Amino acid sequence: MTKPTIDDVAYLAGVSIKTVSRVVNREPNVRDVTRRRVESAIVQLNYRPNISARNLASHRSHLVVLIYDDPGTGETPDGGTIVRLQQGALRACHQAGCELLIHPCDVRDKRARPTLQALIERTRPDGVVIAAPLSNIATVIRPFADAEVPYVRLSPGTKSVSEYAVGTDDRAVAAKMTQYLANLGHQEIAFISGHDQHRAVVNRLRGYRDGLANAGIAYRETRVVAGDNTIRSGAAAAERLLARKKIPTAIFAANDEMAVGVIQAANRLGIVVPKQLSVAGFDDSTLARFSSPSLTTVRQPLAQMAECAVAALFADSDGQRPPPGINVIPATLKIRDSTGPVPTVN
Amino acid sequence: MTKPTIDDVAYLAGVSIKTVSRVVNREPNVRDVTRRRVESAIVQLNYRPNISARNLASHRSHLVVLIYDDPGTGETPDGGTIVRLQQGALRACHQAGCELLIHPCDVRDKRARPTLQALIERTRPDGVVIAAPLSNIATVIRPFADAEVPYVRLSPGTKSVSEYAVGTDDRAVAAKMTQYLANLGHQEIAFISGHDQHRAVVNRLRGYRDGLANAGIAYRETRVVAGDNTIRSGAAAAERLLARKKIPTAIFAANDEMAVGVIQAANRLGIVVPKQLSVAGFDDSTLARFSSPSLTTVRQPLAQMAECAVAALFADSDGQRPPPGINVIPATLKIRDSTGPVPTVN
DNA sequence: GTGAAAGCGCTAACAC
DNA sequence: GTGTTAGCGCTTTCAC
Repeated sequence: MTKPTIDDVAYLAGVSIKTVSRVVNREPNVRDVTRRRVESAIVQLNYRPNISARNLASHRSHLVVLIYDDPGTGETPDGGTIVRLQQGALRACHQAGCELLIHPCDVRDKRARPTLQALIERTRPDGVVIAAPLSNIATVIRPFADAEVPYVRLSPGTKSVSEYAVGTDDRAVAAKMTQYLANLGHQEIAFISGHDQHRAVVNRLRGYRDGLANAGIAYRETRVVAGDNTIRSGAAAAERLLARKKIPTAIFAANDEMAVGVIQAANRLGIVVPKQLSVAGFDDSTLARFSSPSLTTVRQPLAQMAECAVAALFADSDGQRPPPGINVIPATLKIRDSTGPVPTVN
Repeated sequence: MTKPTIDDVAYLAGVSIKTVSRVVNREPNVRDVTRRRVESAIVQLNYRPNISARNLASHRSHLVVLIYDDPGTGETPDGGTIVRLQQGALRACHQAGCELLIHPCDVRDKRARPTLQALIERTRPDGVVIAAPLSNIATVIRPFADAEVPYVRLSPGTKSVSEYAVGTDDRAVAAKMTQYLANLGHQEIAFISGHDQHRAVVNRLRGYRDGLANAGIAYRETRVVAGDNTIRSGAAAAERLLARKKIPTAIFAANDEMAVGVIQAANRLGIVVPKQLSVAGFDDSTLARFSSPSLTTVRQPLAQMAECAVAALFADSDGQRPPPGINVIPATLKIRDSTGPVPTVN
């Protein structure tokens, strides 16, 4: 029993293959009766169009590539982040009748560029989604621009206005978290900043300041300590903050790793979280759920972001080109057990 | 400037398209001179074969699908596991000139079967790799067997001997970990078992017993407590173990979550890890690296396993059909900070 | 609204 | 060793 082809369907339905093609592709200009006859023939034969033939004739690949920062062989960064991006991208791809190809990419590898070009030539994708932080790197973007492969960048920083992109509101949500802490009664809220190479992180600090302002709390530089995104640096920063005369009652770290470092430092110092010290992070990494106490943090809508990005790739072909600018999808506060009311007696 | 085709190359090289095809596909029966002439024409035109055309003509898709347990929308299990599988599968795919399609799959969803059938019909993959625990589920395997799509199962449990599969040595490595603890001087080594629905977990308990035997330590049932793979259950199990008259100096948990629960319980009880109590886990999840102290655990060679599985898919076409039986790739001990010498005074 | 014909760019089978 | 001839199964163009 060989796979039925479009000819078999056409023969059974008593129409031409073109009509079958029209029905399959939901094109107009088919009478309802005809359409139904074709549809029933399709069901009867259990016909499925051959993707390769379709791709060849239509000059499309029905393939979308998702590009993200490579964990590298050595250490694995938070797989959860990647998986969430993949989930969203997959949803939108299937919705659009495409398949998703994943392409982890190590930018430090100087052959990243030719590798991307090879990828394009091999797969001729219908579109590409580039996740942060790669979305900020010219070397990664260029090959797609050059090959005229449609692409959408995720969290591209502030610069991109010329094309459609998808991002989240780091600054606004950081303000929200700060205000949430203020609403718990905290007045002495410290902030641990991270690597300042990522635009997003700078925005988180800005958001912290916005939040303080909104809560009517004066910003003081001494309340901000720099970390480098690692647990160790978070712990070190916390130790400095907690060694001061006036110790903070809440510490907001620019990522979860550092926040966990804060909790560890507090444990060592005999400071109970959240009873004596509230701690908040950012990212909702795997870590956050499993730390003890579990970590209040900010969750970026990664799946939704990837989904929107892929959908935008095809919105184009639906006639409505997505507008330039960043489509901002708000992040949300994930309140867990590491934050609580300010201690009554300090 | 339109894409060069095989005809352009043939014309430029002064040969027929078939010869170009031979060169591109590394087939024999081409004179060296001819081959070189064709190769230079390819370079000169920057020719890349069109995948769709090739697929259509060769009845192959050059696509491999990796199927794994779906995180589901709600909670994300350890993304690291998935990412490591993907990394290995990607390596082997690219090696074989294929692309990797990912397919997270929720078995609890009763429509999993038709979804898989649709996947097959849409993509006509050249092969499929099915990760555990899906590799044990008939509903997942069947569609591929029925459609005669070559597949390789990962960690399929003990039953599969009829086909080639890839697995690791849960039992042997669990024995190794137990012996490692014994070598540190521990005599009172407890074990926390997990869900017994996964064959692998049962094997871990067996390995624990093997390890004790090898170390000349008597096995005692009271030293084994059941958990359910969660942090909470690990903590509860630890509390029971540590409340006894004769408390263990080392606890080996069947997964990392439970091991972290043990550490948390120890912290609460004022027992210092690893000074007073050694704790070992299993899986090397994200958690293990970031717990405090970092967790000694067992790391499965997931990337290698996936890589072997994909490679086996193509070994077939190279004439050498992979032999039936499980290709066992050994797991390794990952010694970190949660284990140490037995306390001198107990 | 529907169909006939002409490819899409490649591989397979077989002839030379 | 190399070339010729047919397709693979679909979409596109354009005629009706």
